[in-house]
Order: sequence, then C-alpha cells, then structure tokens
Amino acid sequence: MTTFNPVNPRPDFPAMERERLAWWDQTGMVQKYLRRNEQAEKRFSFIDGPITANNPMGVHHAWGRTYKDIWQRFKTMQGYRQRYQNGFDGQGLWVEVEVEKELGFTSKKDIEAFGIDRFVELCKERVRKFAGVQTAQSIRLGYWMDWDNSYHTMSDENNYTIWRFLKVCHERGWLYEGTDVMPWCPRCGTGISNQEIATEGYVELEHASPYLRLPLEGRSREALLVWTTTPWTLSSNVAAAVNPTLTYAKVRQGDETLYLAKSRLGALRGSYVVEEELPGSALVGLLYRGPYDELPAQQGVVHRVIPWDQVSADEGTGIVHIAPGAGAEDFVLGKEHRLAVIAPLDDAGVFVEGFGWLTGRNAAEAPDAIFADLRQKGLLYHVERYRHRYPTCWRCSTELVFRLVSEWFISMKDLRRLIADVSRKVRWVPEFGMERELDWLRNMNDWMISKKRYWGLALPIYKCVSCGHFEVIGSETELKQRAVEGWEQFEGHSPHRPWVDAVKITCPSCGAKVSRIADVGNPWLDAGIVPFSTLAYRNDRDSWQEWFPADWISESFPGQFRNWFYSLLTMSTVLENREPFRCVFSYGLMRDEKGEEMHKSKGNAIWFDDAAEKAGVDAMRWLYFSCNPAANLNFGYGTIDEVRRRFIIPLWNCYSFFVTYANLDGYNPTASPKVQPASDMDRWIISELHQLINDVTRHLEEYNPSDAARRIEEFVDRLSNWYIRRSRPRFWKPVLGEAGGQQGDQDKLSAHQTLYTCLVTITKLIAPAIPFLAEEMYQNLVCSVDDATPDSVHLADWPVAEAALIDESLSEGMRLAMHVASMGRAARSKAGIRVRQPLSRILVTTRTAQESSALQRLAPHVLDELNIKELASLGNEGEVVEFSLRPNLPLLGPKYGNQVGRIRQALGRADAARVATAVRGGDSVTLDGFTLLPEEVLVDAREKPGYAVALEGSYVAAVDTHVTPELADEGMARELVHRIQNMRRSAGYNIADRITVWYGGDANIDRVVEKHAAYIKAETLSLELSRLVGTPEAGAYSEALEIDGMKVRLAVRRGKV
RNA sequence: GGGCGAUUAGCUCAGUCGGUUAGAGCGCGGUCCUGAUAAGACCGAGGUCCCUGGUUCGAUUCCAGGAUCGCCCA
Repeated sequence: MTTFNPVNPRPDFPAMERERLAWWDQTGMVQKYLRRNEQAEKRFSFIDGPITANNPMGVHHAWGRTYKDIWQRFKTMQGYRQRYQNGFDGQGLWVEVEVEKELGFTSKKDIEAFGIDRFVELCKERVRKFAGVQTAQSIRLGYWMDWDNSYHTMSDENNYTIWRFLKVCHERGWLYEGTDVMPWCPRCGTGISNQEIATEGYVELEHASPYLRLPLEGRSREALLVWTTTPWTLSSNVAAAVNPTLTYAKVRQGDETLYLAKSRLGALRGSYVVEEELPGSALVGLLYRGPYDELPAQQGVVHRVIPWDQVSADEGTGIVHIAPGAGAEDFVLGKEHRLAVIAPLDDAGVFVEGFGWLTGRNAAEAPDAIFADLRQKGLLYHVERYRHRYPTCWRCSTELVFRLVSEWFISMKDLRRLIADVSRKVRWVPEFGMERELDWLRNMNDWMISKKRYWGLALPIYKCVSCGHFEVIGSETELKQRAVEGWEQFEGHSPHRPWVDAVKITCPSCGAKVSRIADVGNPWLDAGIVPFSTLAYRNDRDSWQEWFPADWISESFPGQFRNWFYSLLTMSTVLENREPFRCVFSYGLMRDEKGEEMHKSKGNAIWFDDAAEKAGVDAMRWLYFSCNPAANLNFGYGTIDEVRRRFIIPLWNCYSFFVTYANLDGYNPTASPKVQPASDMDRWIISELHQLINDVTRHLEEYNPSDAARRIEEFVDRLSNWYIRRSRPRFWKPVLGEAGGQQGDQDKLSAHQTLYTCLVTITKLIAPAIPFLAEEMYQNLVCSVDDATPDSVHLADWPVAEAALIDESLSEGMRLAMHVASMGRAARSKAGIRVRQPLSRILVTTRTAQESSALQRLAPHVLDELNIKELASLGNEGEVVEFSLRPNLPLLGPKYGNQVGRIRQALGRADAARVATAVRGGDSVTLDGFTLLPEEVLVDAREKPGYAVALEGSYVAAVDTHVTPELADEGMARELVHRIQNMRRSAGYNIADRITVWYGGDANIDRVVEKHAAYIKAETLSLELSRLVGTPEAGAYSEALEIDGMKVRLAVRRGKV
C-alpha cells in the first residue's frame, strides 16, 4: 500500500489540465475560493479593464488575464477579501462593424433600412455570445473569477452612471458642442477616429498632385508656388503657410516671379534665375489671390501668408496651402490665426451649395476638372504623380476625406492640470508609464465624446433646435420627471437607440419640445466609468467607498495611456478629484516567434484554443509570468516548449522522484516521526527555500513577476541538480526500518521530510502562476495524506519565511562548493579523465579563512561529486600555481581615491608569492609606503604544468591526475558497476530487484572483482557475484563488453541461483 | 518636430545602486552521469556591452550629444 499516487513520468499536461478543470467544477472549488476571505478585514480591490466581447479571445488576452489571475490568487492566499469581477466591453463601432459584416451591409443607409432597433438587438446578442465564448476560454485558462457576476459596459447602470458624469461635466461648464475637422469616410457616412486609422488605415497610394501659382496682391506677375496632394481642398483655401526660419528664393522664370523654398528649387520646370534669397518670415503677412475667389463660398475671404514651423523643406515647395475646413492641421492653424473656415463637403463627400460648378460633384472624382479649371485661369504650374501613404476606411477601403463636423467635446482646459495632479498620485509600473501619461495629458486635445452611429451610449444631451439651448440629463429618474412625450415607449427598454430617442423634454429656455441629439458616445466613456458603475456609486455610497480606489489595475501599453487609463483618470477627476486606482501595471505587445506582428491575414496568429490544447495553459502561463512585462513578448510554440523543458519538466521530475522513493520507503509526512534536519544539505536547501519565500513574496508585492519567476526557476534548478543529485544515495540506500540502524533511518527521514517540505512549499509559490500543476502536486502530496489541510492549494495560505531557518553563510559555502565541483569537472574534462575514474586529490584556493573552513565542511559533497579522495587547500603550493596580485578596488577606491593607481603599480612590482603568503596568513603588507590590509589585496593563481587546473576568477582548482594501480582498479570496479546497471535496465528489471551476476575476463578482472566485491554487490543489488564458467545459464541476460581494451563478459539474472 | 523606451554572444533576452573576470536559454563543438530525468547534466568556443565626448582613481553602468530601431503624439 503506497502513500502517494504513483506519478506518470511523462504526463500529458493538456489532458491533465482538462481533468483538473472537471474536478474543480465537481468539487465547487472555485466557489470555495471566491468565498475564502469573505470575512477578512483587509481587502484588495482589483478592477478589471473590460475585454471587448466581440470575438474569441486571443493568446495576447491570455497574457493579460494571466497577470490579473496571478495577483488576485496571490492576494487571496494572503487573505485579502476581493470581488473577482470580470468585465465585458460591448458598446461601439467595433461591434457594429462585425454585425454589419454578418448582414452584408455596406453603409448607414442599410442599417436604417433594416431598422435601428433590430440592428441594436443583434449587436447586444453578439456581445452576449462572445462574452460566453470568452468566459469559457478564460475558465480553460484557469482564470478564477466570479463569472456569474461579470459586468457589461452596455448595462443600464453603466450607461446611467456615465449620464451622471456628463451632467457634472456640464454643470462645471466643460461640455460643449464644437466643430472639428476629422477623417471621414464618404461611403460609410461617418467620422473615423485617428486611432482607427493608425491601426490599419494607411495605404500606399498615388495621387495627381498639382503645383500652382497664388498671385500676390499688389505685385505684378509675382506668385507663391504651392503644392498639394488633395486638389479638391483648393476650393476652400484661405491661407498659405511658410516656415519663418527656412530660406526662400525669389525666382525669375520668363516674365513671372515665383517664391518657393530654396531647398525645393528642383520642383521648378525649365530654366530660372534666383533673384533674391529671403527668410520665410519676410513672406509672412503678404496677401494673395486665392484659386477659387469667384465661388460664393469664398466671398469676403482675405487670403494671407501665415507662419507655421511645421512646414517642411523636403517636400512640395515649402509653401503649404491651408484650408481649415478640409484638413485637420489646417483647422488648428485656422483657430490660431483666426482664419475663415470653409467646409466644402457633405457627408457623402459631395460639394455642397456655394461652390459654383463644383457643387454636386464628388470630391474624389473632381481633380481632372479642377486641373483644367486652374490651367484655364493660368494658375496651374504643373502636375506630378505622387506616391504617399494615405488614410483609407478600415472597413471599406474608401479614401478618407477631411471634413468639418459638429461634435460634442469635454474641454480639457481646466481638467488637463487636475488630471495630471491625480495621475501623479498613482504608482505606475513600469515607472516610465507616468511620463507617458503626463505627456499625453500635456498634448491631448479636448475629448471628443460623440459619434454619429447607432450602437452605444445614448448621449443624454438635449439640444433645442429652436433656441439652441442644451442641457444634460443625469439619470433615468430625471429623464422620467422631465419627459413630456414617449416615456411609455421607452419604459422597459435599455437606454439605447432607438428606444430612448422616443423621449422628449421641454426646453426650459423657450418651451419648445426637445429631442435627444442623435449621437452615441465614445466607448472609452463606457470603460472609464467602471470604478463607479460597478461599485454602486449611485446607489450605495458606503459600498463604493469600501472598494474605491482600486488597489491595482492592469492593461497592456498600446493605446491605454490615451484610452482606458486616460478615461479612468478623467472621469474620476471629474467626479471625485481622486485617483481611481493606486497602482497600474502595464505590459508590452505580443509578437510572433520571429518578433513580427501577429495577423490573421499573415497566418502567424495563434488561437488561444489551439495553444491551450497543444501546449497546455500552465506552460503558457509560466511564459507570461516569467517574461519581462515591459518588453515585447515573442510568442510561439517553440517559446512555450522551451518553458516546459526548462522549468516544468524538471519540477515534475523532482516531484516524481520524491513520490517514487517515498512510496518505496512507505514514508508518510503525517505518520512518520518529525526529525530535526541534521545534515548540511538539508539545512542548506531549507535555508534556500525560506530565502525563496521571502524573495518571491517581495517581488510579487512589488508587481515584478519576472524576478519572482526567475527565483523559483533558480531554486528548482538547485533542488534538482544539486540537492536531489547529491542526496540520491540517502533515498535509495537501506529501506526504512531495515538495515542502516537508527541513524540511517533518521537521515533518510530527514531527507524525505526536507524534500517534501520543499515540494509542498513550491506548490504554493507557483499556485498563482500555474494553478493546474500546483493543484496536481498538492492534491497528491498534501490532500491524499492529510485531512486537516485545505482542500485545494488555492485555498492554502501563502507561505511565510522563518528567519531562523535562513543561514546565509551556509548558502555562501554551498555556492562555493558547487563552484568548486564545477571547476573540478572542468579540470577533469581538460585532462580527459572521466568521473568514473577515482583520483587522489584536488587542491583548491579560497579567498578567505571563512571560505576555506566552509569548503572543508562541505568537502564530502564535492569529493563525492568529483570522485576524488581528498580536498586540500592550496596554500603555498608554488609547484602547482604561480601567484599574481590585484587591488581590491571596492575597498581601496573609497579609501585611497586617486592613489589607487600607485597602489596598483606597487602590487605589480611586488613579490607575489611573498605577499600571497602574508595575505593568506591574515597579515598586512607594506608596499611603497602603503600598508594594505589582507582583504585589500586579491591573490590570483595561475596554472603550472603537472596538474589539471581550472581557473575561474580568483579561484583555482588543481586536480592531481596521477592514476595509481590502486585507483585504476577502483575505476574498473566502478566501470563494472556502471555496465551491470545498464544491463539491469536493458533486461527490464525493477529498481529493487535483487540479482545474480556472473563475470568473465582476464586476471585483471578477477583481481578487481575480488578486491571490490562488496562494493559491486551493494551498488548493483547483487546477491551473488561469481566467475562465469562456460556459457551463461538459460534465462540470464548476457553481454560481451570491452572496457579500456579488455574483453569482459557479464551476465545477470533476477534472484538467487 | 516633441515625448517615452530600446540597442549587451549567431538568435532571443537577463544583468551591472560605477569596481577587477558581463550571464542564461536556443543554436554550435565536445563529453558525461543515469536505480527521477536524453524533454537530462557538464565542459568549451563565441562579446571593442551602438558611437563620441564628459564626470571619476576607475564607465557596459552615471551625464551630455549623436546613430539606429520601436511605440505614442503632432
């Protein structure tokens, strides 16, 4: 009867994860976890940035969700009460676009014909569907949340809380209707935000780009030469911009004079004479005749030259045509210089009334007619084909125009500073996040919150068409009170279009009936309000106070400084003038394995579901946990496999090793007597373990996942490749209660107990990051033997380090021992003597007396590892090495400053052997008048012939390579053991099977076997070891071998003859 | 044009509160142990720590300028 369930040495991790998910489900473990700290005093408030519920989740979402899960789990284990609320983002154009695609729609007209109500219902349905998909995927990820309590940004409460926010903005005078020039898709009939363009909108296109003359007022046949890539905007030209600091040329060409930047003279056609050079500032203020002065829309417009430091000397003519009604930068300049604004296009990209022969024409199709017109007026200089990146609609690829539109804004004039002050109270991880946010706050424009679409927040703005008065409704009750019409139609519906639009109120200013404006809201309002809407800000202020501000939020860098972080900060500043979160943790961008961006179309995107089933989510999660959050992550199956190889498999092997031997020995952590860890090895790994607990806890509390992961990996490596490797004989020698006596039992128990403690503690430390593996190990190691423990590792307490168990000097000593072992291997490797061949002596230098004694104490481990008999300090062994001296700069630098150079020289000239002897003996030395303390001089040793020597830093390990006949026989005995072990394995015997061995060979073999019979028998669990006579008996497994040129025949058989 | 990052081995990245000898993984060459583990361990080769100045006894590290790349803003 075994204590623990046997461990599969080659597990199928994804299958294991699926089984574990089912078990968690059956046992209601997630519910227990969610309720674990219900009564706790201390709370940890995490607020989830809502995920866009518009498509299945990607591996990049899994990255972010892993972080969120890790810290919530960590804080749960530490006993903090939490809300575990997930959020879904569902309102906005993203969803509309997908629904339009499904329905095969291409324009707003299609939606209106279909019916806004049906369309909006389909949008809601899509959001619910993908919220479900993402929930299922998140559960597969092992993300433990209160899934039934997820919030939706499309909820009534969320929308009404935004109403409240907008009303406060209005009361403070920050809400206004303004005009702006923005990218517009003439086909879709909607504005396209810069953000939408930045992601996938720019395309390389070729346009006919005219150079034209703008004749200067009051100067005969003198003109500015300008260039544009958008000919239709010339109809609305009101100014020309020059860079005041650039040099311009006045050029004579035939009977006319042209002005352009000196660096752009190459744009001229034909011969010319430069008459004068002048700074751009000399042109500022000149008046000129516009290209379309005859149009009604241009009447009364004065055209003049304005300064603009953004005018480039590398393109066009250095004189830029400005049309504030048709270009974004132009519009800003227009405001600055109080220029006239002429808006030429309607929402379909067609010239409006007032543009003469252009009226009714589509702007995109007008260039040829415009060129002909300009040529006829004598203004056209020439036309070139020009390739450039131009914005297009990300939905239908139509070239965008820039159009003057009327939109609603929140003024940032006062808020900018207030938000910045609030931002400074937040802890940003990484730290440079704050600089990015503040930079955004310095440079941002007023926040445009309206969008001329259908599915989204219904902006509660009621603008009177008769008198222009507008007001903002702050809640559903206020709307009901103010409603004079349509409330019955609206009642029972969500506050969305078209239902809410039925409600009319009375204008308090003129008494007219007023409708809601048709616009919907910017979706970042939806996400920014959640610290209020999800915490019952409107209805239960006490509950809100309890959870606000959030202790921690997390989202990736791209976009969030100007999106979610910004909207959170803005809305919280307006409502409470407080920071909505105390700490924000952000991370980079996910790329594919080669560092290229992932795209569906490129075929390098990896689906979450595929990755989960192929690689397992623990491996994925450990990758996310261990990578540097601030850097981009190159994600791929190769990357995940490496994580598994590097960390998960070695950890699993440690676990598997423990269970194998614990079962063999009948070790039971609850039943077996507790022993005091006596050996250095046990005390060392326990000391390492408690340092690990300290470090991991500290790193997690500082939101530093990668260092936490690195420390755990380092520990597992030491556990596997030093502790277990060195302790192996202790586990397998005599079985508990059999041979070995009481002392052997104690030692063995101590080994089991130590390894067990390490493994159980690791399960807790890794539980937040890789919940499946942690649970798998914990269930078997803990729950199967102890009823008094929590039912799940995820209900366990986070480990707390015991300072008394940490022994720094032992750690240092062991580090040195490992280092010496490594140097010894290097020395052997250099000499070409394999470890199976015993050697007599290794000589080692150390830096200090403490090191020397620590090393002597741990010498048995080093010697056993290296198969060497004796370890001695290399003191004055001048025959092995020669010495050289170096100054210990960290000590001497501060003490002697710029005299260090002279000390260095003095050491170079000194008798190294003499100084080395003195210093190693703990005596000071005086050189050139400097009296140096022993620790201020570092002694190096250099190899001399005769020994195999490894040098590393100031350490030297010299291995005596002389193999005596005695040592050679011992090596042969060990070789035989090795061969017999291989045969046991080839023959398929069990670890504990006793065997009989026959051997045949020359006299050397006889001698070796005779001399080392006891050793060989013990190592190979042989009951009998006899000379082979004739052929091996039937049923025996036999091999003919050659060892160092000697022919040997070996045979093995199970049991006794 | 402005802001924020980055630049370290063939590749992907750690690291250095300024100190002598800069690390890991992958890849490459070689070897070994093996009664947990070949999905392992070890050894080795491989680096003007982007460039130029400055501060300093000492700079890959701090400061300034520049180059290249990325992100954001204009």
